[in-house]
Amino acid sequence: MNFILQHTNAKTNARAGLIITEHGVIETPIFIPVGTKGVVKAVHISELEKDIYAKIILSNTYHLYLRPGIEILERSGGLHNFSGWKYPILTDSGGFQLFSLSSNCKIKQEGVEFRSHIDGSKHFFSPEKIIDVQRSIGADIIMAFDECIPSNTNYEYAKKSLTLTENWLDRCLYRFARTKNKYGYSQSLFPIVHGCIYKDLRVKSAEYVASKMAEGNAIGGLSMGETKEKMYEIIEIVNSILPKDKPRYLMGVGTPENILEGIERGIDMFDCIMPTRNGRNGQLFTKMGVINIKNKKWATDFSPIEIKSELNIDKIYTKAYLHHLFFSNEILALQISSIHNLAFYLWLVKEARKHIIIEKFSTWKQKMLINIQNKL
RNA sequence: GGGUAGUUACCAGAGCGGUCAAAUGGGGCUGACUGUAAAUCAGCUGAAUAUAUCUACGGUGGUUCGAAUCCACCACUGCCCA
Repeated sequence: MNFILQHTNAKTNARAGLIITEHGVIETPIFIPVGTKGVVKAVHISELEKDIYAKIILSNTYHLYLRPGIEILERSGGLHNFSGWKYPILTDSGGFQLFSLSSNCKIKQEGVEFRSHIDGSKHFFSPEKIIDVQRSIGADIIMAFDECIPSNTNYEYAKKSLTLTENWLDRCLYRFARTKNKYGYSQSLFPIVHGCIYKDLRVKSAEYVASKMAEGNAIGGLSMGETKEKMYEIIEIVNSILPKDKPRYLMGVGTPENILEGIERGIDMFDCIMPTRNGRNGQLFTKMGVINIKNKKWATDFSPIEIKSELNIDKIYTKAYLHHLFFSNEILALQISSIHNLAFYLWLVKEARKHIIIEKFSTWKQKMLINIQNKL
């Protein structure tokens, strides 16, 4: 994997670049649709490619390890072959699941003992195991094993957790350096900055991560309950330390606003479940603001989902029809909403990139923020 | 004609003397959702000049301190027998 920094905004830290992988080139800033179990829920691969213009998708080590399991992934020739997605893939390490499924986990220095949420069976994840599993999945970008903690964690635990995450990072790097890819193309390992909401821990972590000279770096443990202002502040601190010539990935974020603010502060990659999950739950992100399509007022609105959209799906279907599909419990409702929202997110970062390159990012961002945050 | 079971909020349906404006589903309304155990979850859903008021469990009348709940008659519905 290579990163070419093409342009940095004169007044802000917003950047435009290229991530070059063996499965394709990704223009940054980029949004990564989340496909936890090797599929972006309710979205077909051809839709990802032709309607959404997705360039890379994310899957999850924990979930794929439990199902379908490593053997099937290896026999299929890796996740690209297995899923049919021939463009870049990034896998999350499963660190987030230690947080979201924490009731099933016992975290130790050596690794994590956990019970499967599917059948309750006992398993053990070490940093080494996480690298091995990610080798078997075969994503282009793989993530270090980290502990993800909520923003209200006390300083003592956050400090202890960071030490653990740093120790795990070293073990991930060691294992990564001593293993090979399984399917003939290279993989890149991204370390993850932690430190909760504590500035000194974030600085320490960012310096530690930067010292590893990885091919790209991630910021984790944000939007875990802290205010957005706090999150932006931490992004600024961390990005002032992370190397400029490598891509910076803000994990799990976020709202369209979060993404624009992140881009302004020098983030190149984002992922979030929001466009898909919220879409499935009836929330649509549009250029004019947010729509809850289940609200009664849309039942008789026969205008397109998004006015002035080049997206086919927005031209074909009206708000009233989509409202009807939700109320009729039709699968197509989830498909349309997911495609629309992902296409909106990808459109947003593409426009951001365009405006960074022509040095009009700030004014464009201000204008966008006014519109996209409306509640329609 | 005889017998029998029923009639409860938008719908289905529990309640069978007080703690009932009435369980539970469904439907409807409104929120929430940030590296996905999420096509999920939460709240509201008789009215109001809204903390103990009114109107409501088919209708009318009665028993009782008190009735959706007991009694009488009436209306309607299902089933069975002629």
